[in-house]
Amino acid sequence: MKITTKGRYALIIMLDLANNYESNKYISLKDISNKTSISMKYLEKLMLNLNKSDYFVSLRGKDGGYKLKYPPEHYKIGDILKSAEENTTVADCVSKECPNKKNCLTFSIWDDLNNLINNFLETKTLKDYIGRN
Amino acid sequence: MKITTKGRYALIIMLDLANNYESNKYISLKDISNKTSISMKYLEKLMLNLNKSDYFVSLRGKDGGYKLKYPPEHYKIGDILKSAEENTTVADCVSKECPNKKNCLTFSIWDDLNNLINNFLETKTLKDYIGRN
DNA sequence: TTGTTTTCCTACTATTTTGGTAGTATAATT
DNA sequence: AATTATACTACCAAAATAGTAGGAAAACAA
Repeated sequence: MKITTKGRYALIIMLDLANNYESNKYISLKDISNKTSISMKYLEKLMLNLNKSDYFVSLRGKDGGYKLKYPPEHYKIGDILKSAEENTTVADCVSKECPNKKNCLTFSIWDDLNNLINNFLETKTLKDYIGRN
Repeated sequence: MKITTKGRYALIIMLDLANNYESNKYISLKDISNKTSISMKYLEKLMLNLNKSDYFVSLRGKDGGYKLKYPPEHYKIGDILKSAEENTTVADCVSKECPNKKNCLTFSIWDDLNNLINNFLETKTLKDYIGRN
């Protein structure tokens, strides 16, 4: 039960942009790569997924980069993880159709746990974690 | 972010035994395999991991099998998952030593989420899910 | 108009994790 | 001795994850 680096890195990117939201400047991946020592190429790839979700305003060329399109409170942690990763539910059986749902001894466990996690991910936004750590 | 079949199956086994705790009978893997259509061989393998945690009394030969060594309330969901899977924390950075912990933008997110999940897994036991579903 | 910077996009590859099988040994019962 | 079931080791296949390579296109500066 783990968040993959894809999700973790995505949130690092998003939080970095959130921390710079007030400045209204573009932040380049080169910058983020230097700060985090995640390779440029990998950051680009992650960006590609996130960009599909209409998260950023981007600019190419010198002093270009990315900035958040909306204020930090607009971005739910859960939505970001969904954009970056694929698996958003704890156990597949909760999200997918499972013919055995009614008889499965453990369904309620995953359902309870999944609700707990979803509640966290749906209520917390980038704003809640700006300037922390 | 997902529980793997290893963990899910392990809990199915444990809950099956918990549901039969009062009867004091031995339940064979053959039985469980028939009910769940998980292969015998795979069940054996899972059992091997769980057995290390001193969970069962076992008996070989006819009418043999496994039964819980302790009453169902003794088994925390989290402990069972730890025995079956490897990854118990949401993000490695929370459990392992990470040189960047203090500066990581996202550490608090994983720490919060991890605490939430751990609280669930540490307080719920097999007893809470006996007879459900 | 040429060079530099940076995003955008596609394709590929290596590594790790997961899921599962095979085969054999050992113990208990009939 | 035969049968039933656990105990244990080793292996393999498939899927997911992590990361790289190589350009194309846009913005800007000299």
